[in-house]
Amino acid sequence: MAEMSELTELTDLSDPSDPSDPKEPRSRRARARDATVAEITATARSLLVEEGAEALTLRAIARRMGLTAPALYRYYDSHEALVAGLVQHLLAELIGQLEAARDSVARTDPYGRLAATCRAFRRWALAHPREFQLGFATPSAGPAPANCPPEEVPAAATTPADLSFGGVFLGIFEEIWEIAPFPVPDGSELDPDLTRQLSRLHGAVGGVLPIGALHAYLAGWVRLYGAVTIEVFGHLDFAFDDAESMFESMLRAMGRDLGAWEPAAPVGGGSAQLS
Amino acid sequence: MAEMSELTELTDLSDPSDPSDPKEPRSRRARARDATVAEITATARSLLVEEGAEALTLRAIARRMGLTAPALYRYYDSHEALVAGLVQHLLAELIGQLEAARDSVARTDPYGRLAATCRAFRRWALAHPREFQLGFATPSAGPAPANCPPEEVPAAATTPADLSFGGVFLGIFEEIWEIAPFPVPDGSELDPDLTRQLSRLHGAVGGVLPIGALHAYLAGWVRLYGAVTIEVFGHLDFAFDDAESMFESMLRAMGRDLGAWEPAAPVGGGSAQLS
DNA sequence: ATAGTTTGTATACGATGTTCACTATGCTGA
DNA sequence: TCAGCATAGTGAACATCGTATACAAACTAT
Repeated sequence: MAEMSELTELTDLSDPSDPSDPKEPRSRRARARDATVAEITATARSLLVEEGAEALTLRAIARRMGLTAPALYRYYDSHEALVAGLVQHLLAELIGQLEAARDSVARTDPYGRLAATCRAFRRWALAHPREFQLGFATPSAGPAPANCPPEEVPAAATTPADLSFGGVFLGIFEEIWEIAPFPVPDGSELDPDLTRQLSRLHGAVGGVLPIGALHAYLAGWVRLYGAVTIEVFGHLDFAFDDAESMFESMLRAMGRDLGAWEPAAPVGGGSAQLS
Repeated sequence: MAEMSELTELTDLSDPSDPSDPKEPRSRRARARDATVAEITATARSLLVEEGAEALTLRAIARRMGLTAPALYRYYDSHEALVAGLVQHLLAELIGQLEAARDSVARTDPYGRLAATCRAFRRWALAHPREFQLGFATPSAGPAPANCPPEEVPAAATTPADLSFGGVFLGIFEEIWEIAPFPVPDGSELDPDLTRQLSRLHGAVGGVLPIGALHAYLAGWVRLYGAVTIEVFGHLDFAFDDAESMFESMLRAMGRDLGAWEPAAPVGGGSAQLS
């Protein structure tokens, strides 16, 4: 959603004497600029949703905002950078949805939290197919868009390093693991090369999850990403009019692999639509 | 590779008196035209591989072929149609690779055939990431490119109707099933809505596979597509430098779900490169 | 040889991303 | 208070894109 904060109120109280302070130094100009940046991404998104990715044009965005194309260069170095900024914004929104879904289930039910998060991922992707395709179903595009205004740069750096998109679920997985570690193969039957790479990841990621859990996490992430992507792209249309029951079946299988557990049915009936 | 058939020889023997006959009526002009069409897709592909999808421009293609952009309109109605033709060509190549891989394993080893096919899918996608993204990791794009010269229109219509991309594996799955049906849940524990849709698919697809096998097929297809797509898109880079062992681990899990079986190690060491 | 189809070019139009020179506007510090 | 300046915006221009049209060359068939 990201409602326009319409220039906010002018009553800024915070000491403006220290413009280098990263906390609350927003001068009037800076606030106006932030608002414009927000309007740009909002406009770009509406254009994307209403007319598709190829309509996401500098001139079209500017037209909708009542200005000319070169003006946008005051805010982004290029068309590409603008789109990267939009993607950044979408990623933040998606992460927010995932965390909200996760936290909507009691901490005493870690599997329920995981299932809710997976369902939220699918729901967001289906509700925003064009955003999903633009942002996450495209060669990784690098972790940080290089240019992009300070806005929400580090955002949710819950996990160390710049893990790409897949890292989102890692944090959630770790959180669940810390509350209630589930039974997991100890990794002794894993391929040597697989154990090697998982060990490396284990170190790089802070060492919270043991190898076997990392393997389970990655297997689940791959499965989830695939199920959502294939459905959003319509590659399942020949088989299903609504792939939800297939998705739920996959969730159950994932749960079984994670330690013989059956996820509760989703709370909201069928296809609730989140922002 | 699709070598240019450089206008072939002029010695055409087949009776040219019946130009409506779909068999061998290629007049001299028609052959030259076919050759040009082939050169167009070959040129387009080289451009795609060398400079990326956004360089896939009518003018660039024409330039490489030594002619001007409007000339291409003699062969395709639009830029979009040309790209669709390329995708069609790539799909045919991929299917060919899959079938070749499948047939490289003895019919007495259906699981081996399945595993070989899955590996071939991954191998092709990794060897041709840009082609893969353009053709198959994009909203379904419709089954037939509308325009596209007769070329390879029906191609491998092994399975009825125009199943989208995922239908490719269905044929292979059916072929394996007919040779050696594997144990599969009878579907009695499936969700009612899931059974309903699977029954519909069962009918639409010719009724070869029982519901439970269809479910196993779809679950496997989703998993395979996801594993390949996520790897090609680089969304696994934060975890693996080479995701092959993870892929093999997934294959084993798939095999287990299909009836307690362990696939043999891949024949060619590591990363053989096809076509 | 003549007529007709096919293939290609030249030119042009509108739209795109991007650059550059220029102009308002509002903030800042003497 | 007012000069100075950074900022946000415009307008015109350039190269490139997909596409349409009108015309010329080449091939085929009679």
